[in-house]
Amino acid sequence: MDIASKYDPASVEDKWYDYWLKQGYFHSVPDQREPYCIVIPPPNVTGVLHMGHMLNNTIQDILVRRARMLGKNACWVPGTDHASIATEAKVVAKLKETGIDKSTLTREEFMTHAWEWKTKHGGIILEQLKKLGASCDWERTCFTMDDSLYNSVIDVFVDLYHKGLIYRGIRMVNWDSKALTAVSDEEVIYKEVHSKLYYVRYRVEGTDDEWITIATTRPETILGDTAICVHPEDERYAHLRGKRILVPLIHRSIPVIFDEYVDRDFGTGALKVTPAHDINDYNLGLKYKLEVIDTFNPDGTMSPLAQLFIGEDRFIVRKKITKELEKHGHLVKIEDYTNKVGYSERTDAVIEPRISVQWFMKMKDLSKPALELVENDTIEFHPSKYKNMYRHWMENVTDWCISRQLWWGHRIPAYYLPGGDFVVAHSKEEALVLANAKIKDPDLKLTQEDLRQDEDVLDTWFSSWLWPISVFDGIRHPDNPDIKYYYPTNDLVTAPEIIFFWVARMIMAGWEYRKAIPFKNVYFTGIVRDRQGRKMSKSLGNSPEPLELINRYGADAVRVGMLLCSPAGNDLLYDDALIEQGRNFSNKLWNALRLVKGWDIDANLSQPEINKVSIHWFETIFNASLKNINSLTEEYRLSEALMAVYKLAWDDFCSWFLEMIKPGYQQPIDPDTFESVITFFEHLIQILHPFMPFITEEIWHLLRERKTGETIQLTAQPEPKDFDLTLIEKFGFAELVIMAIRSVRKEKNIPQREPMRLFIRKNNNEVVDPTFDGLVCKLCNITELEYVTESIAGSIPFVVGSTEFFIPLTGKIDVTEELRKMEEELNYTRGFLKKVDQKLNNASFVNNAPQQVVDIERKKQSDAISRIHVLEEQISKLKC
RNA sequence: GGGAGCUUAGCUCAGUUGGUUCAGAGCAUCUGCCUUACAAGCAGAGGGUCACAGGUUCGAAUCCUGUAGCUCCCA
Repeated sequence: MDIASKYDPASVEDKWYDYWLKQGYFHSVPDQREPYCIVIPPPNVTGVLHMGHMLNNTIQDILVRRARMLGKNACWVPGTDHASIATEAKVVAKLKETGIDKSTLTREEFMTHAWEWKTKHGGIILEQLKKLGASCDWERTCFTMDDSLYNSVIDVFVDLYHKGLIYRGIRMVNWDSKALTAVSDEEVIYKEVHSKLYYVRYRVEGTDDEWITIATTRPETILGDTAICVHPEDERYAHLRGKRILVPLIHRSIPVIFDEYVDRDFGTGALKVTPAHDINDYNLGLKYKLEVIDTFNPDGTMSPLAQLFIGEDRFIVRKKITKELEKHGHLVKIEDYTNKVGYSERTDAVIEPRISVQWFMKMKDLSKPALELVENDTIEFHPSKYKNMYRHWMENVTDWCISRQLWWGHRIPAYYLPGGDFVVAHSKEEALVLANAKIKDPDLKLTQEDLRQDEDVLDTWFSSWLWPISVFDGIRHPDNPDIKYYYPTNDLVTAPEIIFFWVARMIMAGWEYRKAIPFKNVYFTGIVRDRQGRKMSKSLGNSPEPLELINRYGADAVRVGMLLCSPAGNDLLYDDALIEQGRNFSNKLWNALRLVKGWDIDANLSQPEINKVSIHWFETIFNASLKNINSLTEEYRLSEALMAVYKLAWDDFCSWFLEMIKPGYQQPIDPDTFESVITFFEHLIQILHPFMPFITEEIWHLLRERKTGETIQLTAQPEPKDFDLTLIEKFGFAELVIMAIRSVRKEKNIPQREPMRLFIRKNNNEVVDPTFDGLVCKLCNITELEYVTESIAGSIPFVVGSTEFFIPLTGKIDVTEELRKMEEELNYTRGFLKKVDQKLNNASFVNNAPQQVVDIERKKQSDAISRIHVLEEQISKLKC
């Protein structure tokens, strides 16, 4: 067989992915087998594949492929979410480019454009996942605004409303003045910024020159001030009781209020109160029944109520009003100040606290069971440290603002009656019935035209939280075969950043609608960062283009590289070197294939004894490794599992085993050995397949003749068999001998092709075990191996354990050098013995430590003593 | 300000209820080798006071207390 000397991933990967799709291996339908299911964390339709997706989806693919090879009915459901704010922003921007302003369009017209955009761009990311090798069931691809998923959201809204869990309320919300919508608390990112603290003095009403000075970071809100608040015990301001204050520039008269809320040590101890623009001030406003003056428009410009700077942006006004205050003698001083400012996660606009009417969901009752399910490990987090974070949030949960002032999304199914009253219903028809029942006036009959549906849509997470259920249409049809078979799903792989946005809420929805958990395990991946530990971001330009990486190194290499260095929950510091390591590994496997397939088989050859030993040894180490790999995988320690497979393949299989059984140059191999090698190779790539799907499929097909329709991914994973640990230990000794001989060759500059002789002298009545002697001879080119009872003069000696070895090398022995090495060895061993003796002479140790531990120390002691004897003897012989 | 977590080799990380030569792995580094599977390789080697200071214990990377530094979450 002619096999290319370098592995070319590009052609191999496309070929096999097409084949897999054509054969429909990824498609799953319910059957008798045990299900294994993962729902993808739906990427955003506006997104393109980034490094985080690569890591996240590699992990999911590993889990799914492994489950498939364990005989489970594996189903990985792909899909995307509609990303209300981000998508609407993209569509608005796109329309603007073509000269269309959103405000000139009707809702229906806008939605047509939005759907067009989604159709064109929404699937990009899923196509990219295919390049990575993702074995998703593409026939099940879902979108959060597909009819069934859309209607599930509406059903849930109506249901929760009727259960009293959803309400409409006036609240201070986080307002995104760029997206012109409210966002939830979770969508606000607080960043530390360098700002200024402005000290501004307000004149006391009825005086010419009596002032009170406040400190504020936001002078532009002064125009909305409706009180000044000081601490009731603050003597500096006690005289102001009952007085009124004039707001600078607009001379509004406002009261002085006294409340313990004020921090006397901050600023001047006097606080300006702007109920419309600060949550704490709003609460004070409620308490003291203050006037609420909203001085901002939704887009962050000043409203007519501000009286000044109307229509100008809040940040420009901040500068202008400062000058104005200064001009009128109100500005006392400006200090540098560092504070935290909230930014919109989506648009990065500075969040403006704003009073508005929104829809909210009560979280308290839903959060209780959801917390319990994680606390008692019904749902397991990997790593478990995220339980702390989860608990903290769940115990302090606040109501969820679920309305967004947008068009792209699930429109809130609330219908307003002419009087302002409203009903919540699945459809306008149903709403009409409810509305007419509500007005209770037999003479008044409303028509559909009288009803006006709420203009707003729901938070995107209000659809994502149903994802594990709605992808199987389990909200609308709770008893359908799919939901009954696949739900609860098994594993969820996601980022810790969305533990509250998404994970917690899916658990709530699962419990509310199915009385069952949505998934059994949550695997939290880390964040992919660059070498300096910075987050990958477009603006920094520090993120490699994933598809380019795949083109350059191959998807397998990228998968391996990313995974090797990312234990669950730890950030990954990306470096091209990681991917190179993956590529080098691919190449190693490829070359092992070339070696094996290059051998001629001679059917008449019988199997040499050393091959039998080698095969027995590899079988043993294989089973030991497999057991370890399986338990690591089951503990979700995937990077460690991969490292274990990597070492099994590279070190044990390639470096040791293949060298052990390799026939001489241009010599044929016996058929039994060959068969074993092929079988081992097969088993190896089966274990490796979930991590490296492409190259393993390619090698699998080249190892033996396969029929059309066959694939490695549907073969059963090898099962670990019992193994003989003592054989591994025995080989450990042989390994030390081999390494020692190699060192001798290296030091004495004796090339491998030059044969050597080896004499062995056992001490302390050690039993001779020749199991690996043949292999030692083969691997070290020893032509004569003999057990002796006396030292061999004129030879290089070395000691392993307390066994002496002699390599006769006339004329090449440097006695002083050999002596130096022996003495160094002797010193070390004496020091070691001293420590062990100390331990054993300590009565408390011997009395308190477990017998087993003491025995180990005794063994160490006697081994050291005999080794010292051997070394001393060798030294005295070398000296004479 | 409140809470959680982390600190082990140059880098990224393992280290299960304290106890085998327990101080580890991979990468990187260094030294030999173009030995017909593989230089994207082979064979070797060096490298750590386990953040610091105390304490408990026969015994501490591991448990306790404090200190310093870093990270994340919440306000």
